[in-house]
Formats: sequence, C-alpha cells, structure tokens
Amino acid sequence: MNEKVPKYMELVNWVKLKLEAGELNTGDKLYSENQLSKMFSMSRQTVRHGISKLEQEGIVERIQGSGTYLCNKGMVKQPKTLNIAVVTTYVDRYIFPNVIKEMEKVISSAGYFTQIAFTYNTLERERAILQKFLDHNIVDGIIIEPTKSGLPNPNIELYRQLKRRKIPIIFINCYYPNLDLPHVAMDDRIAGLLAVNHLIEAGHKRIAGIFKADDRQGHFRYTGFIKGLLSAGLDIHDDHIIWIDTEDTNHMEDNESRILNRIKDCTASVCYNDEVAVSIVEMCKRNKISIPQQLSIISIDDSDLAAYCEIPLTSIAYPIKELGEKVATNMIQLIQNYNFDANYDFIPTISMRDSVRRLR
Amino acid sequence: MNEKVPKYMELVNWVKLKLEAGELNTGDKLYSENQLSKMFSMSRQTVRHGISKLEQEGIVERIQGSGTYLCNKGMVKQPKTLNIAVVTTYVDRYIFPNVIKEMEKVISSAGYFTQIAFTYNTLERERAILQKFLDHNIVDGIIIEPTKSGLPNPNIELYRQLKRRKIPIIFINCYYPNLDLPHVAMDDRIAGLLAVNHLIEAGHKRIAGIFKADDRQGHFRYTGFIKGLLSAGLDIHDDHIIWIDTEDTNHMEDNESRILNRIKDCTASVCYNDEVAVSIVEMCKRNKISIPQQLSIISIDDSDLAAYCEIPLTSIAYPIKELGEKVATNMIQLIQNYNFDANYDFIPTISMRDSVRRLR
DNA sequence: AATTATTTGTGCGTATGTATC
DNA sequence: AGATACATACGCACAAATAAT
Repeated sequence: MNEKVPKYMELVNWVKLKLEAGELNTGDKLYSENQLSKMFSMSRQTVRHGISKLEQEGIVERIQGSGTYLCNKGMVKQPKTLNIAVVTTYVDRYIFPNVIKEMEKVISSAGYFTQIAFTYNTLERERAILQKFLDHNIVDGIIIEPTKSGLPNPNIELYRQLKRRKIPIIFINCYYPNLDLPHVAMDDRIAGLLAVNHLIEAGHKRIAGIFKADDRQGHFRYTGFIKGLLSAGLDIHDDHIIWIDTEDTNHMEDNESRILNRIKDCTASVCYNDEVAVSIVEMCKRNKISIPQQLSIISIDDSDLAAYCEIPLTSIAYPIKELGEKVATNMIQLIQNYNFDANYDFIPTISMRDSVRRLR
Repeated sequence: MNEKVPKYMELVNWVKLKLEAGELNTGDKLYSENQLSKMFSMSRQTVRHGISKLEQEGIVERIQGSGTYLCNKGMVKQPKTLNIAVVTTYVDRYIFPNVIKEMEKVISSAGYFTQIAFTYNTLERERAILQKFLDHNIVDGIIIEPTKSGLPNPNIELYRQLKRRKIPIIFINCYYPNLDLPHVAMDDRIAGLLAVNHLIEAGHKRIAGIFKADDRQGHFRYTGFIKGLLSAGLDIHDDHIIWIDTEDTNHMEDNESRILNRIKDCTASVCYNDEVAVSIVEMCKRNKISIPQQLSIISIDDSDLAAYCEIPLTSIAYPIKELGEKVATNMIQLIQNYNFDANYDFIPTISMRDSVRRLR
C-alpha cells in the first residue's frame, strides 16, 4: 500500500528490465513519447520525465525529430579507465625492473596505461594501495605480487571487495590461499625440486636448505626441496633447514653464527633466492669457507646477482621476460573476457655456473 | 537576432556567471523556484527545467522541502584523475629504477597514482605516449625525460598542446630548448667542468672527452669540459673529442678502433656517463691498456655501474634520490598552484674511486 | 525539391503531494 | 501547525528537427 514510487519510475524500470532481458538492445529505437503515453496511461509530460531520468543515467539518447534511442552505455558497466595497475614488492632491485619493463611493453601496446605502486613487502602499504583502488575506482585491472604470502593476511578482505566489483586481478610470483583468483608464476615446487636434485646428482648427501618463512614461495620451494630429498632416499635433518624472514634478509650479518652452525655439517645448500645466496657467499668469505670446494651453493631466480656474483652462482632460472609478458597478456584478455582463465605456471630450468662442486 | 537559445538557458547561464563572478558560492542557497519564476518572468516549470540542467551538470543540488543549493563541483575544473605520469627513456638499468622508486614514494604519499611509460629514447614512442595523454586526458601532471634532446624534435608541438591544456609538465634530467617548461636536473655544465678540473688538478694535460651527440646533456657536459680546458689554459684538440650517439652505445665494439686511435695520445678521458666509461674500461682491457696507469678515466652519473665496475670508477655524482624526490614534490606543488616555479638544478659533487691516477 | 507526418523540444497553466523548518 | 520549499502529475500549444512521400 506504500505507493511511494513516482509514476514515471514505472517507465524507467520497464526500460531497464527490457534492456536486461535483451528485448531492447543497443541502438534500438524506443517507442515514441505519445505511444508510451498511451501504453502506460500517463501524460506525455510524465513520459518525458521518465525518459529524462534514463537520459541522465546514459541509458537512452534523444534525437529531436527522430526518436529516442538506447545507448551503448548500458547502465551496468562503468567507463574504462584504461589503467592497469602493477603492484610489486620492490622496484629498484633484483628481477623487478625487468619484469616491469616487459609488462609495460605489452600494456602500452594494447593501448592501456601502466600504473605502478610498491608495497616494500609490508602489509600497511599493501592495504593503503588496495584501499586507494577501492576508493577511487581508477583501474581496469590489477597485477599484484602478494605481500608476506606465507602468513595470514588481514588484507584478504580488500581483495574480496575488489573481486566483487569484478575488477580483474592476477597475482604474480605467488598467490594467497583461500582466494580464488588467477596467478602467473614459476612453479616454485619444481624450482625447489630441481635445485636439490642437481645437488644430489652431483653427489651431495648432506644438504642444507635456507628458506623464507613469511613468503609462500618459500613454502613451495621448501616443499620441492623435501620431495627431492625423500625420493632420493636421503634423511631429513630438521637442523639443516633454516627459516628466515623478510627482516632477516636485510640484516643477514645478525644471522651469521646461527646459519653457519647449522650448515657446517653439510656439503651443499639450497638457497631461497639469489639475494640470500649472495649473503651466504659473503658470509663464507668472511669465515674462510671456500665455495664450491667446502660448500656448494645453488640458488633460485637466476637474476643478475647470480650472474655477476664474485663466484658466479648456479641458479634455477626464473623466466623473467616471459613472466612479464605472459601476465600482461593475460590481463588484457581477462579485461576483455571476465571468464578467461588467466592462470599460468612456468616450468623453471637450471642455469649452471661455478658454485656447485661435483663430488667423487 | 538569432534568438535560438531556449528561455531556460537564461537562468542556467545566469547561475554560471554568478558562480564565476563569486557572487554565488559553494553551499549557498539559490532563490526559490517561485522567486526565480518572478525574477526571470518565466513559469515555474521553465525555472525547474533550467535547474534540472544545472543539476545534471552537477552545479546545484535540490533538497525537497529545503531548497536548491550550489554544489562544490564547480563546473570549471574537470575532475582530477589522480594520475601523475612518469615517462623515462629506460626502466631496467642505470639510475632509472632508483629514480622511479623515489618518485613513487612521494607521489603515492601525496595521494596520487604513478603512471609509467618508457620511450627507449625513440621519437616514435615519445610521440605515441604524448598523443595518448592528449587523447585520453587521463593525467594531472607529467614528469618526463626528453628523448634525443640534442636533436630537433618533431614532437615539440605535442608538448605545446599539453601546455595549452594547462597540464603541468616537468622535465627531468634534461629539457628541450625553445619550450618554456620547468625542469629538475643536475647542472650538466658543472658536471663536465668538475670532471675535467679533477683531471687537470691531478696533473693531466692531454685529456680526451667522449660525449653523446643526440642528447643535450651531452652538449652541456661538453660545454663544461671545454670551459675547464680553456680556463686552465690548455689547448683544445678536436680529435680528442669523440661524439657518439644512442645507437653507438649499444654497439661500442664497432667504435673500438675509432675511439682508441683518437685517445692514444691522451693520459686521461672524461666519459659522458658510466655506461660509456664501462665500455671504455672493457675496451682497454681487451687492448692491454691499463687503467689508471696508462689511462685515467672519470665518468659522470655515479651509478651502480661506477661503484661495482672491475676498476671502481671516479665519477661525478648524480643526486639520484634527491632528484626523484625533488621532481615529484615540485609536481605536487605545481598541480596545486599552476604558477609555482618548479625549476631546480642540482650542483653535482665528485665520488672519488680508483680510475684516476695522480701524475708526478 | 517541396510537402507532410512524426518526433522531440520549449513554454506555460493548474493541482496536489511531501519534506523541511 | 503552518508556511515554504521542491516533487509529481496532467493539460495544452507551438517550434524545430527529421524522415518519408
């Protein structure tokens, strides 16, 4: 009995329904004002009022002398911003400049703009960046590297909100569990497996592993590492596995005695990534441990650090160029087709250099 | 006599004029429909039509039972895009990752988004990027590094168009002549001067110079170089000055004989930047010329390349961090106040390392 | 090329409803 | 409670643009 909706809204809602049902389509001519007036038993002025509302919303366009037409700007989709956001943990080091370069190439040649932001692997920054996307609704898609993906993340809810808004998101390098969003990354389990297998094939039996705990890539690489040891029938020594976190990587000298004591029984070590490996190399140098004579090292990522290290490092090759290209290409496709499956896992390979010694 | 404008537009234009003249302000209450009806001698329906137009444009807001109020969304300024574009020649090498990092910090903490694009120092890409800014009107400001600033640039007209649209632009590293836009950069003349003076003070008299010709930074560094030689009373030997261009830097081996022949009489050389200097170091190594014993080298920019080169290079220090911060800070100010003077020149300093030998 | 019918745009009139102060 | 404000709704007449004849 609460007849509060104005009469002209009848017309407005009718048009919207017809549009959604597909009975009226973009470009179609709407009935004339006089026809609608008869159809809805309302005065022409009231019809005009309704059509004005529809015009304001961008649903119809009126052309004097011709008629009223349905617009392409269907009320559902908002205008494209032409921005694709690229959010990584860092910019100025490691593989990041290269990945960003490759993505920008693809994004710009598809006619989009590349928007960047960096989390420095902190939850605060990740939160601020995601919140800004939600507040300003300024991006058509988000390519993002997870922050501390190995730990429970309070920002997951923000990702869910973006997902509900149907903003395409692709994770790069890694991804959060319990969040059904696509990712493009290297298969880190295989990376860990390849690394340890290479050492086993070279005759090593007592193999240490240094992994990052606050990062899911660390968990995956560890998983592959363990799998390799087990399938070779080697024992797992818990004290040969060292967990570090993002903070530790910035102060590796504080971990020196801890790490060296744990490693000292081993002939080889898998390192989480090149940065960690380089720290270990420096640590060994300070402590007169020669590489690879006394300790073989294999790392993961194969960045410039591995190639230009004092002792060139054997490393599991991260397909940097391909990864940047693939994730950007998939994002473009995902924007065009929201149901596109944008997942992709790269199978890594080995770049052999001088940091692994063959036993016997 | 062409009285084609509708009557209700009288009211619309009157309100807009009052707004611009400051006689009506944000939040003010507009006269009631009946009052306006009398004032303009038009029916209340016509007044309502006019107010509807103003409402559509976001200029007024109607509140039933209360009145019609002026909105803050003044019609003059378009909505902020919150994007600041950062256009550099490269991303993945040299000082660029660091500069971008510093800029992003400032830009994001000011609440803006950082949009990136890279020209790879080609006119085609520069043109495409600027054209995209013009077409989509998507940025509030542009921080851009010139492309081949030493040569006549056919894209200047695009910069002029952006300037006419009052989009703030700040050049970084260098700037185009005949284009009255601000820049933030190191003073390259002083850099060239400091470099050559350092060699002169170390006792060198026959000093070569290698400069980039398609880059105005090259011209400036050369200018300072010449000034230093002249004030020290040294002769200028044209064959000791070598001009290279962007293409050459990618194929330095093709320039080997040319460069070595010209340098062979000299005891020292100023190099345009660290990349060139590193090429020269490699060239000398291949040709058994020892540095700094047979040839002293001083370069400019003081990037990682200089620090981590086989022979750590004495280099004129580019204030990378400060530059990124300053240009971004100035851009924020420029956006807030279009008349802000955003120019800034950094005075470089010397980072002394091992590539310059003291004579006598 | 001109005419005519159709369609939207402009302008005003009246009456009543409903929210605000 | 009453005055005032905007909102809805219907009525009519004519202008201007368009499209078809």
